[in-house]
Amino acid sequence: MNSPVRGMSIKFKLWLEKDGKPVFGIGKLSLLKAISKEGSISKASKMTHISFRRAWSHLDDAETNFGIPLLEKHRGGKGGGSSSLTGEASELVSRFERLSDEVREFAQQRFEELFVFPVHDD
Amino acid sequence: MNSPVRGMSIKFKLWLEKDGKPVFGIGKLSLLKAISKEGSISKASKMTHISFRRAWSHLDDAETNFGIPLLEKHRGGKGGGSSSLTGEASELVSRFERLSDEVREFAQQRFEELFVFPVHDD
DNA sequence: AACCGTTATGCAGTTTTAGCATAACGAATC
DNA sequence: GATTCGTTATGCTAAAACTGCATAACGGTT
Repeated sequence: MNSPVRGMSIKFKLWLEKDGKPVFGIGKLSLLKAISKEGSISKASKMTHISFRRAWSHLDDAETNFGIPLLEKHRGGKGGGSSSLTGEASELVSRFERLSDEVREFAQQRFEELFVFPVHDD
Repeated sequence: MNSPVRGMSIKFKLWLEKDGKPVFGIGKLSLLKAISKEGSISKASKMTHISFRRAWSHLDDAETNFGIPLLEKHRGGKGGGSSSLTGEASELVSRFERLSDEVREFAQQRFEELFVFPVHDD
């Protein structure tokens, strides 16, 4: 009765919307981070364990809905091709990651205070 | 370049998980609140503009995964039947609503600070 | 025994998601 | 200038999730 949330955890999603459409969220955040590290969508999709098809589609949707380019994509060439983040995308990644981290920490802390160890302070 | 989020808004979802399964979230929160007010799943579903079928299924899933009863349901009788929240459900509603409100406010405020009016304070 | 509005359930149409398969590409290499 | 290579890009199908319509079951009241 006191704590009916035994064995439970708090989860959250966070995303930006434009005209009611989801534009950028935690999934795309980790994808862009992986691209920034690996240098291609292909390697990044393997790294994050999603199919290239899905990664590409989501990124394409994001760029379309966002309105500004997020990636500089090159196909062909020596390594077959490559992709890198635009300046706007880098800025977006760093800001959204911070926001996401802060919200996660806040939600987790308040969850524990309100559910796991409820303190009647008011 | 400074603020590439013009015309965008921040959205979030929050839910409890048990064994990797979603158990309770914002949707069920508003549903339980409506049942508490209206006295039946049927009226609550009309009030929240979702089908009774969907409301009932979601509530049934929640109870199954949660492990404790959330509703006292009666069918037949004068009014056709009725439903009311158990004590645990009431407690859950009030705590989760508070958590949800706080996270919403926090996310909104930090979003504005980090994206809309970025202040280089560190 | 009939009535009523609710709970409860079966089922089918629709939408979304996931991923396999394959084409297109072009700089480097030979 | 033809070949090679791993990447970007796209078409298509199968599966899963979602949505809601239709209808049965229920039981206190009349």
